[in-house]
Amino acid sequence: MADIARLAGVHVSTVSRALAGNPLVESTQREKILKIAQDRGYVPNTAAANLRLRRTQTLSVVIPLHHEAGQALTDPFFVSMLGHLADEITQRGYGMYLKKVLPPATNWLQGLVQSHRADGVIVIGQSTEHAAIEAVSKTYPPLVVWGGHLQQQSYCTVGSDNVGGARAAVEHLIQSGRKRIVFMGDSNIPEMRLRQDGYRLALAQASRSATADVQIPSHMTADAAYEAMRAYIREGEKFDAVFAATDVIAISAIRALAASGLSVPKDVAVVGFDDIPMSAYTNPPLTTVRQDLQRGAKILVDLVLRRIDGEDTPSATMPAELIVRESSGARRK
Amino acid sequence: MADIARLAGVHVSTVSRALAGNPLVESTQREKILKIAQDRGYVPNTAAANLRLRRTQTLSVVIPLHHEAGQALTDPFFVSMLGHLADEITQRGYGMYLKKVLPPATNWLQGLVQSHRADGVIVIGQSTEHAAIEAVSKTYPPLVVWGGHLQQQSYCTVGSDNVGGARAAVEHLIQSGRKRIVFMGDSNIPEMRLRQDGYRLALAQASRSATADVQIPSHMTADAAYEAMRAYIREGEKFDAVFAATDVIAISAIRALAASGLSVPKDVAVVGFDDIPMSAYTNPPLTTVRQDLQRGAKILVDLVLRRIDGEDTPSATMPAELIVRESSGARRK
DNA sequence: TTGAAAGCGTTACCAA
DNA sequence: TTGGTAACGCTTTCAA
Repeated sequence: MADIARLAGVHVSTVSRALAGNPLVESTQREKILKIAQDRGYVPNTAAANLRLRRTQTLSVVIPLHHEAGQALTDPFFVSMLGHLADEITQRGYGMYLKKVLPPATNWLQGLVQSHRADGVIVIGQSTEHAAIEAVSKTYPPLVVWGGHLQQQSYCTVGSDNVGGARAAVEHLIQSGRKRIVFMGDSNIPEMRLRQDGYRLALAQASRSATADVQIPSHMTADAAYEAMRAYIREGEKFDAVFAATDVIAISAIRALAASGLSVPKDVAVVGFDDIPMSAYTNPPLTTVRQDLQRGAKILVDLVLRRIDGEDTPSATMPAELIVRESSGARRK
Repeated sequence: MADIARLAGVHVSTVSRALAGNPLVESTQREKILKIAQDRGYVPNTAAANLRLRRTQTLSVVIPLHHEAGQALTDPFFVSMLGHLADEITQRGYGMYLKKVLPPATNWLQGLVQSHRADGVIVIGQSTEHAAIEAVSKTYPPLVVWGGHLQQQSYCTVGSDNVGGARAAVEHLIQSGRKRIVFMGDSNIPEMRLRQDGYRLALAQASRSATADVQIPSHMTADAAYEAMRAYIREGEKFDAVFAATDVIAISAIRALAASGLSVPKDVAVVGFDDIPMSAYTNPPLTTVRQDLQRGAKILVDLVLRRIDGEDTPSATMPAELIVRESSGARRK
């Protein structure tokens, strides 16, 4: 900026004003300065401006993968969410700072916040980090979390109606005449836990004994789910349906069932959760519960920005819609 | 940091040294300072440190979408690449600043570079921005581009062997007895252009008249490709195979063919390019040319970092492997 | 081993 | 309308 000032024969403060569009600078002067800056491709140093302005025009997006180190950022769910967030954040004139947090990191969120890298933080998925998030949110308002809305929580979440969506999925299986419905998922992850709750609710309402159903704790990776399903089949348990807490798990289950010589949906019906793009193309196409991630991303960004402005926004829950395809064995509507 | 210094009863410079692990500070002193910082969850303000150190420990990832405004960051190819880049960049101890650039932006790259937001820049896809990239690269070394390697270019690219991969794909179609092979893609995008070159090469080598083949200029969005294919079918042209420049186009083409009552692969064989995750699950599963994005991401990051260190790295081309599935009508090997 | 002070490149306040 | 100057929060050189 000092260069530009010298070339234009004015003081740096005038250059700063001109570049910021401050109407005080005389128009001829402004034109001249802008032209020089333009020609030299000059753009103010953001680090310096950030320091002075105490804002960054950037939002951090964090993905904690505490529960499963091997889970790469290639997981279709995360990756779709990221794409939508990038779209939305860009559109609002902000930049996006992406951070993946691995297991042993202590103080990961506190550290990110204190580094002042961004004006606000979006956390995708609580993972097993509920406590850490809760703690930070007490003193740092511009924080919004994609995930399950828990009873005791005081931070702001955006998420789908996990209980209701899961319930609809399991009711669909029950109505299709399935008798022994297995849940696959990891109850330690809040969102999955809520889906499990929905599953149990649906069974209870149908006066179905929960004993007829079996839990398969599963990590979120495709391979872990595949192995878990195969092992479960090998144990010789009888079941005719699977409700998986995510599509990635469901798709792995389908693979495992096929590999074990079981037909989907004839022998075993499968329903997932998420409606990742791939789900429409699996064989057979996957019945699942759709989360509207584009809308979710929009709400997430909207809420952080409002929180940056000092507003105290409540959590938001979006409806989750059952999408009936062929893997659940029902006739398409 | 002033707070910490006051609490510890030392000067800020000592705190700075302690936090930076400078061995000069006396160990008891250091422990004390670190403990106070720990307790208060203190982390240095990055903007200030960056300003002073003239580096950011951040890499920018830019996605120019000049050629197709509607193309969201939800495109499976971009999104997979992003995931891998996030993994790789995080692993190297850097942060990732993600920027999506839309059509009218002039000087987008120059601006990003000058803003000093990151220590290096990775551009995903040249789009129609070859000239802009070329210009900036002259004066800004730590810039690496994912895309096609062009003759006249002086910047550093990483990409697959587009010509070779496309050629293998088309040869596969020829060997399967297909006679009239249509190329779908947009020749204005360097990578697609190279794939088209490979397509032509394969035809030429088989002494096939290029007149028997037809170009369908297509934007990259799924819908545009779908419409283009439907329109082409309506024109009544005869063809028995499609080589699409991307899987997204190929999958749309399959949908369009099915909607027009044509069977894949019986009536028309389809081959794509990219091997996005979804391709293994389409109906029928898509024959395509695989790009190893994980390895690509690794190389991209590796090269930028070496360039940040002042090295002048050459471009890298990775082999592209034909994956034969069912959409091309050949028997699986 | 620690303290003092300069400086990174901006922006904003106060004077002129 | 413009110029000078302080301040943003840190790191590092130089002195002590």
